[in-house]
Amino acid sequence: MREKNTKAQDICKELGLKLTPQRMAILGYLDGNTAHPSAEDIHAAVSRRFPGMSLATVYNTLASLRDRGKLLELTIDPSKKRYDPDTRPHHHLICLDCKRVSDIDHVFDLEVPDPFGYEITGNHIEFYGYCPECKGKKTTSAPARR
Amino acid sequence: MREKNTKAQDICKELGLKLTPQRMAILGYLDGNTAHPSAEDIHAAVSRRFPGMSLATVYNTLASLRDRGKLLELTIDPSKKRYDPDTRPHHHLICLDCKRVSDIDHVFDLEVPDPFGYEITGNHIEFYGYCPECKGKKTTSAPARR
DNA sequence: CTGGCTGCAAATCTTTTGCATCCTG
DNA sequence: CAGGATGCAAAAGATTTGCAGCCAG
Repeated sequence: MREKNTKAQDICKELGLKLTPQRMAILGYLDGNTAHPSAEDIHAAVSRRFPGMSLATVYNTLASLRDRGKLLELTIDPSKKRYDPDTRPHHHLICLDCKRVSDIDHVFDLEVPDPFGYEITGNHIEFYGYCPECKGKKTTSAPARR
Repeated sequence: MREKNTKAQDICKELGLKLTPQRMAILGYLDGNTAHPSAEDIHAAVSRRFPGMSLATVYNTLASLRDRGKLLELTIDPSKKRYDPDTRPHHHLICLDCKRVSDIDHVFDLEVPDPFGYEITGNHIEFYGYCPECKGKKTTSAPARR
């Protein structure tokens, strides 16, 4: 319990941000979180222990962490942004049915033969398919191609 | 000029959609388009030749084409969806500055060592960096990492 | 004390939807 | 002529912003 707070405090100090209870709660929730939560998810989770927390504060906090390189903003889910506290370069696997997102740490060789003169600074692979829970009960409706 | 119309008509017939002037215009605009336009871009472009065109119609048309596998909806731009009439599997290169999107047709070997029991059905690589026009005048502000 | 933060509400922006009317097949 | 398609406006979501008051440093 204490380590989490300490880690959250360290991050704020390192970034020159004030140590507010709201920030501590958000950072504590994100630390080690591999669920790739949305802003709404984070707000809901943190609100449980911290009633009165504003969604705007969540967005503000996420934006400052993202701008300082402490948080990745994933565009992998078409309907909303997802956040990942693991800022090491890695890839993602998304379930087309339940939208669960899992991490892929494998390093791939992605030499681009002809980058049209672009200066490439990074990459991200999105694998899509069906998670173990969803691949059985696959919906008979849309084939859900992307 | 005639080929475009014919091609648009063929697509509608193949999909069992009615041949309306709005659809012809949208399909005509998308045919061979490699700019990865947003719904707003498409609406603006088509409105020029077809005043009165409704944005809702653009969204409806794009949704039906996407559902029938004739159009890819790209989630590559955080602020809005982009559309790609090239439905062959391929990857994208996005300029972090001007948001231009270019196609990468190279095929990469993306064997995932441990997919956590997921059934993987596809993948998409997003390369990011700076296009030839932007890499010179790189903004001194945010490093814009993703 | 003072500037950065928070909460609230209003504003934006993108995308979706309901519905009456229109027009293709 | 009928059902799909269109246009308009309203609605729905997600995210951003303005601002007054609050609190960490």
